[in-house]
Amino acid sequence: MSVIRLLVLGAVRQHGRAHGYQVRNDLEYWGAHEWSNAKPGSIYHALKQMAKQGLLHAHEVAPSTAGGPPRTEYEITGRGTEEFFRLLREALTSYDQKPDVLSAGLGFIVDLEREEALALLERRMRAIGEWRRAVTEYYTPEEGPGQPGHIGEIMDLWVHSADTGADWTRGLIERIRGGAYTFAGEGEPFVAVLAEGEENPYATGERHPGDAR
Amino acid sequence: MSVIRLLVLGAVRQHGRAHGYQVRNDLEYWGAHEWSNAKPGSIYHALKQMAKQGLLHAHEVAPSTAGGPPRTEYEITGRGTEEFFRLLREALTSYDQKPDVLSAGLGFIVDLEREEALALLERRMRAIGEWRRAVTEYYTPEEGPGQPGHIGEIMDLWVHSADTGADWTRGLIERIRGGAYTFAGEGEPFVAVLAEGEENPYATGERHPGDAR
DNA sequence: GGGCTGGTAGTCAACTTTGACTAGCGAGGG
DNA sequence: CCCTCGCTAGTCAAAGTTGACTACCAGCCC
Repeated sequence: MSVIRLLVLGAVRQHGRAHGYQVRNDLEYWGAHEWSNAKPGSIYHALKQMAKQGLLHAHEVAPSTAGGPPRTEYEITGRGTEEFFRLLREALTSYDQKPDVLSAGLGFIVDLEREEALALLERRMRAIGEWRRAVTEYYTPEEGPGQPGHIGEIMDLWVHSADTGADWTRGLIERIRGGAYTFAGEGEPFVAVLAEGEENPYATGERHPGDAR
Repeated sequence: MSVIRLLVLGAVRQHGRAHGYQVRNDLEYWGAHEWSNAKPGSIYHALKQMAKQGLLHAHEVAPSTAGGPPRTEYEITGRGTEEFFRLLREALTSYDQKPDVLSAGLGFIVDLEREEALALLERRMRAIGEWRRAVTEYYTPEEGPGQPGHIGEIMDLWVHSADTGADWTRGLIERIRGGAYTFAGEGEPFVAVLAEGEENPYATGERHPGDAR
């Protein structure tokens, strides 16, 4: 489960055709640089790898009007679209305690149909439940508490995270079931990408790592 | 903030002197292979890197009686101990939403004195509060909600995680303030390592990746 | 007494991530 | 008219991660 691949595939898909810097900007617009490892190096690397693997198609393009080096534009392929939905479904259903996975999944949840999104979130609820049971059984065998002392706090933290994660998921399911948001096939989608040249109202004001001083 | 370094330094430190396989077993005993990237490759890599950087001291040792290749034993150095405490304090105070960092910090929290542990957790509470404020201000500027649509769910998830994380931390602070666990300087410490040859009662029964079929 | 299993201890290549670095162009100041 | 700043767009080496693979020995079974 690669979060960066899901993010990059999703960004390229929403644009139709995008170059690296556009993807990078979209991810910043979504705040992804804050909750995932979406740094320039990772983004460009993911683009190249996925192009090599046939998930994206690369077009060499003349240097942009705004200066800078020649760019490469990417388009998602059929296999890339498949992979995108595979990753998206996995991100929404699997409970692996890494919050960036779920965040990325949420960012693209409306690319699914409402019924499927609900089904996936229900599966997520079951996955959390199973995980919780496995952990508590494993660490509290019949003969009293297994992990004495402060090590037990780690397990307590996990269980607490699982429970609150389940609560939150339940809330989301209710909001979606109640008609919130616009899902695939329900008319004009909510597209959260920046058009070419549009300024990012949520720019952090932080410098990019490579920015000249 | 490298979780693997914290775990490995802590494991070596508790043993006094340990070879890679012992560290690997300790981390499995703590369940770290479940909530962190503590796989054999990472562990051995971390040991070698930290030896190269002077945080650990490596001793070549004759092959063990139980067969297998010659082993290298490691001892923590003064600089390694400093680094261990630096990482530990950071793991407990900084709120970066990565649960493995906090879990690793909890595993070693009793290596600190009770008062310092409490002070660090209080700082953690403040860090969560600041983070929460920054996020909510950033995404809900004066003129109404900034991120409309489903993207707002991502922010809601973060805020929810911050709030429940704060609740849990508060509970931990109370337990510690109430006298739970045995901290540094309070007598016989609770040492969660396996003695040489001791069997691991929490072994997963899962195979190691490299185990022969 | 030969083979199989399981535990000990670790290596390695391929891949991914990180953070620093490069380079061109336009706008604006002096 | 030159110089610096900031934006566009990306590269690269070093570090870290992953999962498969190696090699050795002991005990057991037949």
